[in-house]
Amino acid sequence: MNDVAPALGVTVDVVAFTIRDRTLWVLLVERAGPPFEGGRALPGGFVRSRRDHRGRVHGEDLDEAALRELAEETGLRPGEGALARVHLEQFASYGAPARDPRMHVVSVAYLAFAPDLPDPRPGGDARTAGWVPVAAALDLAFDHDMIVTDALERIRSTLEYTPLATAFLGREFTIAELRAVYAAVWGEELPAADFHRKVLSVPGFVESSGAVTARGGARGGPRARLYRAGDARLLHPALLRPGRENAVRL
Amino acid sequence: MNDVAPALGVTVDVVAFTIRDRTLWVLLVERAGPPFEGGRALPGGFVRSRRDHRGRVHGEDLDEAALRELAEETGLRPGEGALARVHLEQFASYGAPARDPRMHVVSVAYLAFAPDLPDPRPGGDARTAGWVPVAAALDLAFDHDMIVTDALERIRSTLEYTPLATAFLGREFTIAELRAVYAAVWGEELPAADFHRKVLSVPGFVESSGAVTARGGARGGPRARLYRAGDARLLHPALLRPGRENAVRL
DNA sequence: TTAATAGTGTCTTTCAGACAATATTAT
DNA sequence: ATAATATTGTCTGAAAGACACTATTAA
Repeated sequence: MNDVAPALGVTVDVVAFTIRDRTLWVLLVERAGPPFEGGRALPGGFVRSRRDHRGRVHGEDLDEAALRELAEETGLRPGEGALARVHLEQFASYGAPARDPRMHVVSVAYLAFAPDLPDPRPGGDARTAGWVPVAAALDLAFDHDMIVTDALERIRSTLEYTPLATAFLGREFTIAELRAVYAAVWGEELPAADFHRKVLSVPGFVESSGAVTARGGARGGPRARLYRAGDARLLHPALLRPGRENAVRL
Repeated sequence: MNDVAPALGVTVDVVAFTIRDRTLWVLLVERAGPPFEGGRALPGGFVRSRRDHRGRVHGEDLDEAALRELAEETGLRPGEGALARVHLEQFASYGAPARDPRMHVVSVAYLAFAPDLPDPRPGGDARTAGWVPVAAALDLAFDHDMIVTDALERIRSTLEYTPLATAFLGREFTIAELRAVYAAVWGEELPAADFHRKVLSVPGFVESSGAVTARGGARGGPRARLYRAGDARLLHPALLRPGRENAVRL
């Protein structure tokens, strides 16, 4: 092993998704300083670490850093209110030597699944942050276009195998609301009848709360039953995206 | 963003798996210096990066660093011979502040799927390296026990959804050899008849080479047909581990 | 000849997907 | 009343898993 450690930078970047108007939005910030000043980027920053006068390391773990960055940008406090319900998950690291013009920086990227959070407070940070539809999240700073693309593929796959779609919803939700999450993330409508039966047949995906919605749909229809997230960590059987046969070959 | 970059170390660690004697082995090195001197650890080391006299960054990407480390430890050259057939894949990063007693080090961990490589040449590096059955890969330095555990779960899952089991085999292989890979990684035997039909029914998993083995099995049996890896990147439908229903709940 | 192994046949159950049908509600 | 929506019913075909069966080969 080469025991000399070059001074590299380590950042965390968070790809925070939420759902508004039946589509997927991502949280972006406007950069206040160089490089890419004025450009849009993912919320993120350097992992904090320092030594005290005895030489002992005081630093944060990667998960902590990601949660801190998300809290800073949204103006919410970690573990409080809506942020307490956000699911954070590391998904990849990026370390191309030229990805940051200042120095060699390795970025650890996180996915965040957020219920509809409030718009970030404008004066909360030097940078302004805001939610943007994923289709409009282009021409980002650094290699963040690639990170968003990878994150999108990851979240689409995650919804197939885990019950984390519920992390986009409130504590109680209807099957139709859950279906809307899948439709927004996968970018296609799903057959309502089959989705309904499928969700209820997967053990631990959702559990009934016994209640129903106060009103029917905006344009009519019966009042729907309400459910809560169940205790499953994985969906078995999985809820696979339709028509993926063509994505399989080289 | 906090624009000051603390000096953190960045390493890559490689969890290289191979199959011998129908079980899974992992490549470990013996540490030549502190910390954990004399202890066993995953092959790995600091990502290289330096600035020239103009201040330009010359560094390696994470994938490059992982391949370099693996080549150094095995004594093979990257892109040459058996190493050219190794599949390398990033799977997680670890950054607990105290995971390395010297300083705050973030490690990017890679999986390697290797055909049966030769034993590392003894004098190739300051450290001695060797293959160890995964069940015996305990009490490793740093947080490498956790990394191996995570890698094991990842490779088990990867075999469900990708054709990468073929990366453990030579260019041509029999269905029974492929089944032995699955059995070694999943730690359980699979029904031969169903596995056979299943593999052949997944488009692009394997393609026939037309040939058969020179001899039948050691204790009798017909000569088996030979196959090569196909062009699929994903298995559709997937080849799921049996009896996972109980792993689903909290 | 015997035992082991490759490969095929067949049956049952589960699951995915298409689509019809019914019930409830907003307008 | 009408249209929209939640939920249930039914059918078809794919896929998983159990297990019997045949053919081929080493010893």
